[in-house]
Amino acid sequence: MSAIKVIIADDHQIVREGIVSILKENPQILVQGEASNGKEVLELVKQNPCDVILMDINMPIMDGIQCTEEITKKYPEIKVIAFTMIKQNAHIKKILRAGAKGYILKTIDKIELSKAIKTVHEGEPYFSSSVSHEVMESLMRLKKDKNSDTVLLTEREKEVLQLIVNDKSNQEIAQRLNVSVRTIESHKQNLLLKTNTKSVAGLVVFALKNNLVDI
Amino acid sequence: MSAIKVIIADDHQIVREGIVSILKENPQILVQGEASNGKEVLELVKQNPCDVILMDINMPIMDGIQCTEEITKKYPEIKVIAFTMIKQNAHIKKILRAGAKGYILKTIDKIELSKAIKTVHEGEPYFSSSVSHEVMESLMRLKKDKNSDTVLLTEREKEVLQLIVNDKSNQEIAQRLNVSVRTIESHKQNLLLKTNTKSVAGLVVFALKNNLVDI
DNA sequence: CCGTGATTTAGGTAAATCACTCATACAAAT
DNA sequence: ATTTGTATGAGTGATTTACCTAAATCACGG
Repeated sequence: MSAIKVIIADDHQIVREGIVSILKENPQILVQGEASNGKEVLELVKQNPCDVILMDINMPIMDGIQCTEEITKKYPEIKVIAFTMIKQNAHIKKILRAGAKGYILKTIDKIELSKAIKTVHEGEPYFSSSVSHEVMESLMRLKKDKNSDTVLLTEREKEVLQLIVNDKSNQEIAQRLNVSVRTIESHKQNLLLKTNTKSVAGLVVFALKNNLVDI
Repeated sequence: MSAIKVIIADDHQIVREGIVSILKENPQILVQGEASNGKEVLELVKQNPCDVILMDINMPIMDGIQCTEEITKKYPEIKVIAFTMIKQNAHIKKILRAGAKGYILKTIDKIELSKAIKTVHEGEPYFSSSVSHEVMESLMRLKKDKNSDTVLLTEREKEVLQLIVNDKSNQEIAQRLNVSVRTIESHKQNLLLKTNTKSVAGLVVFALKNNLVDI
């Protein structure tokens, strides 16, 4: 099997050099290029396709998230691994949604780094354990609203709520449910009362927080 | 240190018996009781407080999610570990939001089971690796809307969007930003256009899907 | 340094929706 | 039989939306 071709993207030269020297020890991995921002990654890849990109998030000109979006759109076969110092939930979510297949921290050791590269190259996702730990804790932090247990919506109300979340107007909802617009207005009013919200916006947030609807 | 007092909740007697016999081997753990549904757990705990509850999710009468909610509300010092066969993202989210401190699968081996119980008892969360794996993959599945990369909101628009999601009325937003209500209306209109949504409801869903705001 | 396009600001007007209240029918529970 | 909850609807004035138009300001490249 030929070596896994890797590109390193990081705006600090010293970091790139460190990674390169570590990866050179592994004959299964070939460092094909280095980039100091997202734009450079795109140019490198255009000239010479690679298998895996180690992508820093904070970079000037074009950051790792935008770059990952571009890469996964144009070259879906290339696996991007987010490679950063920060394990912030927001960052993790963003770059995973942008198409990254892994997320590792710069505190990683050389053995794990090779393992991460091999794993994503084989099509499996890879995450540093403390990264998934962070995500799980963020899930726990997202507690229900205090009044959610007292909020018991009727079937009809849930039905209307779902349609509201689906971006339907009162008229559309009325037609769909074969009732008058005024009835929908009443249901909506009751929903606002029961959920203790002031507007559709609050209502939608409530519904999503409490898993009352599908999106 | 005295033994960790554990209650096992599962509607299948044979499962409970298996777990009990495994945990009996460990002198650091004391099985204080068994329950076949959520109601029984609540009664057991009322008579005799415990440290950790191994909680199945699918149970008759009162399921594990409802029971976890009750327990963490009344006895926040008791740690609940979800203990189930299914690693469905929706279940994981629900029970974690209900207050569970861990989530392990029934495919777990005895060593890991003891470790999970000890870990949550010490106040740390614990998750089977395949559970966090599942959650991370679900994050990846949640791709952006197709048009989201073309949707570039201005700072002001994001600001307004955040306040909309915070359930503020146009008037409140206008006051907060020191502009007229009509200006907010314009921003809102532009937001609806840019996000290709028809109403605040759709706008809020879009904002949350694309991580444009904090909730 | 000056245009050019994007951003922020704002208004006119008709239609839709909201807020608050009330009313009726119907079923389930007590 | 009576209460309770749900679904249905309406009246009315306030608010917001939908769809235009447009001025002041900003940012950036030639």
